[in-house]
Amino acid sequence: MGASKIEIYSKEINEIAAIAKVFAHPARVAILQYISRQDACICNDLVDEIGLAQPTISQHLKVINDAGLLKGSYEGKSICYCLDIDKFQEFQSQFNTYFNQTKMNCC
Amino acid sequence: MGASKIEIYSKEINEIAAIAKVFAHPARVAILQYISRQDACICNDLVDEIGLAQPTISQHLKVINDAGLLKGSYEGKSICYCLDIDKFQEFQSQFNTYFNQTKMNCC
DNA sequence: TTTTATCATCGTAATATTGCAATAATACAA
DNA sequence: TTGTATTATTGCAATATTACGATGATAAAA
Repeated sequence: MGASKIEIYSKEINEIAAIAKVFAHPARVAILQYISRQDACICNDLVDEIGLAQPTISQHLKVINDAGLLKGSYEGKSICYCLDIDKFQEFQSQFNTYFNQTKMNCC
Repeated sequence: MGASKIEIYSKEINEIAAIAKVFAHPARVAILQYISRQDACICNDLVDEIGLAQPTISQHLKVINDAGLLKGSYEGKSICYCLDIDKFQEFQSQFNTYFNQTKMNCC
């Protein structure tokens, strides 16, 4: 036990849960918000901005990246992280589809 | 360590993360979807429907309920769970606000 | 090449989550 | 009251997540 039995759910449901998981930690919500606020891309101001250690930020960035939400590119010594707006938009749409489908009548 | 340092984030950010957490497990996504699909409310067909043990379903229901998404009412021996559409709608709006705010220009 | 800066990865400790069996609590029926 | 059905709670084991120090990898600068 302890592990989610993801095999018993439909693909759609697992997808929604996977997307939600990305936003289910305040550090990741904050990272995404901060990245988007910069007109130019950012690097590890995140460590200063958010107040977590560099490996922790890096770990959260990996989760966000694995979800497909980041485009990174080297810019000198530092990496320029950048939100993948298309993917972000796609997540928003998938969420809204689920919400709208679920918002049916009850009682 | 191991616990999220929620005290270092703003109220808004923690709220988004808390909402996302409700949807961050496929069982809960499935439960919400199933509840909404019934025109009358449901009880513990969820156990049969979803395929998890009754205590596990009950536990997930508690998470959903603590978030304010359920209205329960007794109906004979069983409890008639029912989606709180207003709260659900509110969550959707909060999510969309966050998404829209974050969808600013980058690169 | 050596140094410096930036970021990723590894290892580990602390905590949280998931899942279930056993049991308690609740509501109704007999 | 006793029995039955339904749901909640408790206790525990397995696994996942979060966080950080130490270390490694990479790129530019000296």
